[in-house]
Amino acid sequence: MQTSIDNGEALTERQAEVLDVALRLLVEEGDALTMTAVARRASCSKETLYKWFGDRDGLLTATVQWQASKVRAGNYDRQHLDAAALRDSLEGFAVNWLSVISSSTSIALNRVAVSHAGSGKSNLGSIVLANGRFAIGERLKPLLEAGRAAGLLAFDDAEETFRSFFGLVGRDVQIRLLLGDTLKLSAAAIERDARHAVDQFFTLFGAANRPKIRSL
Amino acid sequence: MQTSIDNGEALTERQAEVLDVALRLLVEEGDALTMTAVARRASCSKETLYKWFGDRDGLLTATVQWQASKVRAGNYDRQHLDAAALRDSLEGFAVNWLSVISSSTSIALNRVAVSHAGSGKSNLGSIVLANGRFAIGERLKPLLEAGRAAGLLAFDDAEETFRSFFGLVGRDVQIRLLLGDTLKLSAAAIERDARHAVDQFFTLFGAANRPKIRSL
DNA sequence: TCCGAACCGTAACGTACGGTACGGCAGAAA
DNA sequence: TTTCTGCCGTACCGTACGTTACGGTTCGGA
Repeated sequence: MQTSIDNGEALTERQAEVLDVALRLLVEEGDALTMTAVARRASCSKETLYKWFGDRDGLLTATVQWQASKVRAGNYDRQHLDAAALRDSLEGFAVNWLSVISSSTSIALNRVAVSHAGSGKSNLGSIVLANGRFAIGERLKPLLEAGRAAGLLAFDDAEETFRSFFGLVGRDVQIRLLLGDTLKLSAAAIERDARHAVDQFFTLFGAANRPKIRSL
Repeated sequence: MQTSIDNGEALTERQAEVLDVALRLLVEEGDALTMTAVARRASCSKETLYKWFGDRDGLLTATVQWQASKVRAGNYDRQHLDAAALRDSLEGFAVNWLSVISSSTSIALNRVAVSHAGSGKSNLGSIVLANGRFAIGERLKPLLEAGRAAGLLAFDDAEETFRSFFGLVGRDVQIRLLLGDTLKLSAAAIERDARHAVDQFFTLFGAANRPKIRSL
């Protein structure tokens, strides 16, 4: 688990350029991306590709990590946490997550990662998981715990609570998109769905609604 | 959408046998399954494979539909619906769904469908979607509406309500499994998670908790 | 100015696999 | 018994693509 969440590999500018090309090609062609196509589009030689990235899997891995390094968002750690701030932060998470999983980039990356996870060809699956599902979990859990400390939320297990949040927000969106369903999510729809999911989350875990007294 | 939910193609016994082999091979090898391997394992000639299924995509499509035809569960349409019966039915759905998505067969099938949805190579994605996510939705919505009619549930839109149910039950399970996470779900864990999800669902949509009066 | 490293473009190699062709066999029909 | 049909086993073909090799160019440093 948690496979290389940090890719401090010191890419040169040219290498990043090549990876951007690979990323774009991955979105366009999916796993049908060929080394020749990358080389041609990036105006570099295949020899260079192999020298830099080892083999096709290496290129794909570097591409996925490159994308992951670009979307690393800041952790929501504010000092003053009241009900409104908590709600805002949760909605921010929800909006961000829905935007990510409905982006063509995320869809393409998850598709190749899923494929490779099936063939055991590489650990792309672990990487995507570490930078997606698990990364957002680790970033959200401190907020949940802060909410609990502030008496705004009531729950036992932060991990389980996050998983419920994850389900309320994501619902069937990701699997439908991965399977090719043409599901249009406008910014307004994302905003609305996020708000709705957070409403539901507060209904389930808000301390005001269910002032849970736990025996200890 | 709803691509061929019925596959009344009248398969001979031998053909079904071959598809079972293909299914097993798909679970073992993923999309790396080759026509030669299927032919060898099934003790049939490639010529026969091509005569029966056209091409590789045809074989894959037939395999997916064959599996779908095997898991078609009965619709839960009971006459007498009280709170306990509704809860039982919902838990039944949840247990069933969690069991399906955590089975190696479903994981393998979804993986190849996701891959193919990326390359536009076939409509496997639509087929899986129609027989998975949408099939269960169509089977569950009547139950939800019966629950509403019986005054046990309160909601506006059955589709949206189902999507929330879907999220509460599935959470991050499917995407994690598809990405290769080693997530063991014992029968007991499924039972527990299903019950928990249904609890949450009733908190959100139970008519007793929120006797919603709607202006009409 | 010369050298070497890095890199581009392209050609070439090897292989894996989808798809086809063909010979042989078994069983049903006549 | 003959014949026809359906199928098995296998050899074969064409192609696509990962990977390697190589000649030519640019550029920074001695």
